[in-house]
Amino acid sequence: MARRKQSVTIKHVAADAGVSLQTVSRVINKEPNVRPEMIERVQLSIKKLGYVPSIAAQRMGGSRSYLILALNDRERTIEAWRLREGTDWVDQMLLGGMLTCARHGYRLIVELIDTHSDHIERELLGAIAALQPDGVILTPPHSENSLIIDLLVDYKISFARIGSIKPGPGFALTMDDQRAARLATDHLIELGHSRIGFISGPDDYELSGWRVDGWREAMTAAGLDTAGLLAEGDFSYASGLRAARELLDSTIAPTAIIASNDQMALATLEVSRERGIEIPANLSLISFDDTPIVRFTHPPLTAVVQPIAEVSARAVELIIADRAGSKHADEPIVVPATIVLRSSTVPPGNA
Amino acid sequence: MARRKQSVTIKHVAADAGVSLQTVSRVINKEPNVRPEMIERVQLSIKKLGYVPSIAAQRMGGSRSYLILALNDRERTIEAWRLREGTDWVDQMLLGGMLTCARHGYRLIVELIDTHSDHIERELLGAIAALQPDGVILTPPHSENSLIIDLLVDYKISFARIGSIKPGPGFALTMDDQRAARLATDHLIELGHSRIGFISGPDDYELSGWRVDGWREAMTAAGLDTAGLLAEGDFSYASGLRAARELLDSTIAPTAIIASNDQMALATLEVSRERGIEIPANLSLISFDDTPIVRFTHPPLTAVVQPIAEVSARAVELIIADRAGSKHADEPIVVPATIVLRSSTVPPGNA
DNA sequence: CTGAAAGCGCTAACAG
DNA sequence: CTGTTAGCGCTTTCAG
Repeated sequence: MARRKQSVTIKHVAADAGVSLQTVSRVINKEPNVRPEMIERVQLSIKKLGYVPSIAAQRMGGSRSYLILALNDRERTIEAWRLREGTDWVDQMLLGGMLTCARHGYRLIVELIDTHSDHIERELLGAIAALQPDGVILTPPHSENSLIIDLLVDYKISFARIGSIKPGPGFALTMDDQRAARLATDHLIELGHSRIGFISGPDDYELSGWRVDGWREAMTAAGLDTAGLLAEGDFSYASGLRAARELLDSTIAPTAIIASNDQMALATLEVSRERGIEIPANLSLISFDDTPIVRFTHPPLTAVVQPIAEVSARAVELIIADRAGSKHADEPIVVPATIVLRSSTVPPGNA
Repeated sequence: MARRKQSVTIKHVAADAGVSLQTVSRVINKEPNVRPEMIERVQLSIKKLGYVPSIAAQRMGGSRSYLILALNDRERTIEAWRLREGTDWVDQMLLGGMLTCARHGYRLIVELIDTHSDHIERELLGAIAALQPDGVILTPPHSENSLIIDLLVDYKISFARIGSIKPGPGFALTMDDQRAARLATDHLIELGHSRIGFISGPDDYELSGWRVDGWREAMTAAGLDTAGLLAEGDFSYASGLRAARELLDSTIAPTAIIASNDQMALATLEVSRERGIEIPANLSLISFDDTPIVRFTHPPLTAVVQPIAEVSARAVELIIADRAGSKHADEPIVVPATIVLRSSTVPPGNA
């Protein structure tokens, strides 16, 4: 392959417009102190020649890379893709993040990182050194990983923490999982349920705890007991089966169950089928994920809708604005989850 | 923001290893003519200092950018994401493409391009100028877009065309849609069906035609008539509704239907419900997409499985190898689709 | 086999 | 307000 050169560079534009290199650069970067007529002249040449700056060169010159990294958990993401579980977390991130990036001339690059690995630091450093991104978006379970956060702070890379409420460096964005769990629980309570089971997520996700908290809070507020109604899962289908069995085989079996994600909700559906428990007649069910699949189960599931696209978009905006010199917010940005009612939730004893 | 410099550069490594800049570069790029002991010494320093080359600088130096662009149709992709239709095409591309890229030190960047737009050229040129990718992966309906292909050839960027069988520049990769349609049709014929309806995809996708061809071929081979059994769709749910109604309201209603994608299969399911037609008792149904959703419908659908991840992986490998100077294949690479049997297909008149 | 020199396209710093 | 001068980190010449 021949030495690859840019077909039309800043030099060509400068020559065409009859100005200096630097003036073109200033126009490109919307810097002040350029006469309007100059700006126009330069932009005309840019358009005429079809010039687009090389981000590699821009980066080399010491400016932005126009790249934002979206860090996702390697193992769980790959597993979900491979099993084709139908989780559209990454798609929603792209929808919100990529499009927002595009609007500002940035690109979003998805990067998978091992949580539990000791070489997490090496992996991340590698990505940073290679790409030199302007920003990083952390998603659970990385969002509160101090190793990652310290590293990012060290490198002065602005970042957003999705699914985090901790103050500190970086922008914290949350969908308020606790409130969402309360919403779901309250909905069941209003329907008349009192034995509402909850299947939790794994401990390495902070949000697992918040969801449990929200459920417990709503139960307590309604004067309901939670003893024996909490089962632990880890977001996997298999763990959902175990948890659902545990709850449904109990002597005080719940009349409603909230599962902390879609896979565990599907597992609960399956266990119900095994046990001959009809949903919603004998058991109401809520999924903590409104993934495409849960609309097509029988019955379609009432679900907590997580505004992943919107949160991602906000994260990107914050990162881009940050570079521009705005100041951090101390409070986490809240983009509240909502709940969508479908046919899996009815009053108890509706057989 | 301070002028951002790379923390550890090739210079540091050179100094640490006590060799010249150039030798380090040679080791990084696995070039010949370096003594093994030198290589080892340099690699030791690299490891010790945690050095990772900056791709921006590498690119500036005139070498690869280690970036591969995956071009997807903007409108349809965004629509699918926004509606959360559950299509995991992009995910599967990432699974195959991204992981393969990573294995070779490359990154995959998803890029959305308008098909029907007149500024498609500007869009693509912009992406090329900005990113200077080493390769581009074209997906339907871009795969045979001559505007795009010519441009890529012009810029000497190696590319792969997924879902294309045309010889010519770039690597053609196909899942052999025609054969897949035949497989699906044959399966129904073997079950005893003779009136097998087919809902086609839109014309701007070459593969739509191939699928119809495969169906027609299998029908003809079995001595079956296809008159009145083809309905046109455009991959959308709405078009699926129309097409399914057209077929099912016909006087010679089919006893089985193959829909060219998952959304139209779901629409057919819905229309059947409307009409009180039971699936599979009164109508067998095959989806030309084994997306997560079709496993959770009632009944779960027999489907054509498109090996998108594998095709993407192959595409990436071809592109990376191409740069290394291997020669193009004239024949399209075939990664055959398969068919997975579920409960939506049974012998006709099984009521 | 190894090193020194030149330059990729762009921007920051400094002069005018 | 505008132009000039140095690099950024790396790779390609081309000499040793």
